[in-house]
Amino acid sequence: MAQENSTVKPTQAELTLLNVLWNMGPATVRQVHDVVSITQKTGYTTVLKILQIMHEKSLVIRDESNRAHVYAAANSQTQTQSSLIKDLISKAFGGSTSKLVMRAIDDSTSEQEINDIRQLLNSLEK
Amino acid sequence: MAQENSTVKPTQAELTLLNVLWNMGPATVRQVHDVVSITQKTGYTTVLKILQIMHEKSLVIRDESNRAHVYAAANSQTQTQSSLIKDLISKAFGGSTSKLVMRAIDDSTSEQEINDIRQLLNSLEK
DNA sequence: GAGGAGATACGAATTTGATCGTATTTCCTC
DNA sequence: GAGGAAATACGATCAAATTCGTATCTCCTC
Repeated sequence: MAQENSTVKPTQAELTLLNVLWNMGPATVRQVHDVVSITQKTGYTTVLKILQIMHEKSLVIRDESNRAHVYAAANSQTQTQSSLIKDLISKAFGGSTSKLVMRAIDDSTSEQEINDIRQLLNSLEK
Repeated sequence: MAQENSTVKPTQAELTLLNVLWNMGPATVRQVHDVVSITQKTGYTTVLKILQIMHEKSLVIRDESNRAHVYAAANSQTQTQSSLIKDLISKAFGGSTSKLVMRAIDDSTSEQEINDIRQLLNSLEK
């Protein structure tokens, strides 16, 4: 069986592009580059190349029916976030989700964040 | 001012060795290698080299008073975990800690984990 | 103090990620 | 259908991470 999507961990640069795609929805290389260029000095062909590599890895799908290919994230943001968290938990938290949660909560500094988490917890308690 | 410890993100291989050092406490290359060898087929000089690089990066400190140098993690496991979480939150959760916490909780499958987290939350509510 | 076990130091090869220049292709527009 | 703008494809370069072979050093033991 081929490599499952959920097991592929995007690299730093790939994650940057995925964030753009999740925000914009399906987009051409130019559209992605335009957005990325706002915060980074990345060349057009660099974005193109990374998207091509991501396509090989099945991190994105693409519609080639038009001259300018349209790329879209292959996996949802939620799926990817889960995958990244799982990876971090296994490598740095001895596989313990609760340890990660504890650490994240302990580190929370912003009042807003603390309130958000508290609310989240309340809703869990039903 | 020099590079602060908390901003250095250990690589995959480095994190593996740090986990060993956190578990064992200060240890020689041979001791670290013995532990790592149980689960991986990593050569002795590879472990040595990585520890040397980590020393250059100040990820570990070492005691050179004996022939076999004794290495120890420069930062606590907690500090490093915080640093890694912070990095993940900024890159994959739009900077929102609560989003990461929510995702981690949603992903929890083990009954034990869920209980641990619930207990953690209860203690927070005082 | 010679020999050798066992340690560190050093340098090179390999792999992967990231970047970009250049070549090539495609498709309007006149 | 020729020209050119704009896209993709391709390949090379560069840096960082990982790995390990070999050289060198250190210190115990006889």
